Amino acid sequence: MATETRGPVRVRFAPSPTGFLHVGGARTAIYNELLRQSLGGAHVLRIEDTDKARSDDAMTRQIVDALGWLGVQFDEGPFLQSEREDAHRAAALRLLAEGKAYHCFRTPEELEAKRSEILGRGDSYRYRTAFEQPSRREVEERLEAGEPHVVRFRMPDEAIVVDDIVRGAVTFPAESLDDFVILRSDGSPTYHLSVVCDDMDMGITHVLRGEDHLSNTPKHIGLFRALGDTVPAFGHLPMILGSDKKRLSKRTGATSVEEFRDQGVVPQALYNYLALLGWSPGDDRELMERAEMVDAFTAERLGRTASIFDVDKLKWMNAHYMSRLTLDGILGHLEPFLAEVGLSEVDVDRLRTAVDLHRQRAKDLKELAPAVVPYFLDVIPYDPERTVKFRKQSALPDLLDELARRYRALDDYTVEATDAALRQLAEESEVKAGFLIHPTRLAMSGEKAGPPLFDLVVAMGREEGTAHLERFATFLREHPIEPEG
RNA sequence: GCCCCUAUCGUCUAGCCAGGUUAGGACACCAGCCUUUCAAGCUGGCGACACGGGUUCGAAUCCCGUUGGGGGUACCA
Repeated sequence: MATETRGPVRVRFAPSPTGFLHVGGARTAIYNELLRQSLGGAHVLRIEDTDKARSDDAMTRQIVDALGWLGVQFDEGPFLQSEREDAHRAAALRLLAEGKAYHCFRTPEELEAKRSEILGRGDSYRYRTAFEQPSRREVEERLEAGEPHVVRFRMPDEAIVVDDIVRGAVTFPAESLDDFVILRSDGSPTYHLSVVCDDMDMGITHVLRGEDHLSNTPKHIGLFRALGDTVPAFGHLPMILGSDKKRLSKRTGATSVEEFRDQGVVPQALYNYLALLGWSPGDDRELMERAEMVDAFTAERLGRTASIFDVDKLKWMNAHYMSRLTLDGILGHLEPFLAEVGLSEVDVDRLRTAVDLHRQRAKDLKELAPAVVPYFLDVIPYDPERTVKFRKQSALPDLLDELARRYRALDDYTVEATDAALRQLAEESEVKAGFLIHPTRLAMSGEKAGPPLFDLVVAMGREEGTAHLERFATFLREHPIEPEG
């Protein structure tokens, strides 16, 4: 059984630079951070760029940026695994010298042929038993002749038990284990060697990573034991699936942190959502502050089953954070979206008022930005479709002009005063308040729904608001519709 | 093929380890309330222990099997 996790811990998040931060990776980073924050210690960021063909600086920077945006904090790093290649190679040489690894001259083609032959007749393939080992003398000769070769780690012939933090004891029978390559024929270390060396050198005590690594863990444990005398604790997190119950892919929607950011999701919401996807505090809390999560977090409560990424719930959480975050917090994230709708340099006070009025009813930043546009328009465009109803009311234009007149005459242009003035006009004119309220909203915002009308009226400002009213009255007069019947 | 993991409402999950609950919460959905609109909010509803065997007075909970899903099986990470 998995032992209780105690601190301080040294944990790490080690993504490979693929060009974006996958939400599964982001969640792994979050759990590592939560573990570190709750138990003390250090969280280190390490970029696994061993596969040079697939890595470059821009990709690394993008991952670092995305983590920063999400708000995951690190105490050390980022370190580049590629910069430690010499240390990795030295470790391989040491294993070689100690007889814990050996040279292998089989070509990829040879290996593949053998594998399909064995698999073809229904047997299970293992390099170890599939090939005969050359004599020491033969090895030396071929080495001297400069024949291309790889270095393989000699896996101890025994079952390996992974004492997994989230799954408990997982046993891999000796027959299922094989000797694997640690140095490629070009002399570069493979992933398995590199992770183990780095985790060892960086003093990592707990490895929290995706379930796709569970089957690799016996290899790593073999290496840890061969190279030193401590093995970190492991915990393997379930995968995140798409709505099709398959591994989350672009086919079923967004998969990266960057995509959600661009969709107008606020980082606090994504963090909260991801943290709760596969972990729960044990009670009914779902909307949790970071500090609250740190306080409640224990690795023992990590879930074991794969979960489907539910965009609806993320959006719900996002809506929550949109209205609960400080106004400045929202404004900071909103900037790029404002730029998209042409609101780059606008009056800050006016913007703050408008954003505060609309953020509660927008589910994301992308929706919030356009909602705020009318506050900065000299002329509100009126959609002919939406105005049909009002164009049939021949009495309306005069009433709107009168309302504008009264608004101009108000001593205090407040929510209460504009409200009272409109209702009084309605009463005097023997129409319902709604008869004036709806066209007023449309006049000032071009929309038929939005914030409480008089909040909107005041936020719009006396000058702008009354001008909109009069302009709308004119519009109605110029585009009347005869009521049928 | 072989190895490993896994299975509670449509979705995320609590409950399981220390068997006895009307199987709880949230998202979504539906209805109602509130209301100048749209949201929000509030109230209620719908809705699950994959299947089959055991063990037991009693099984979501323990054991075995089946089926489904996932991962691994590389000179990818």
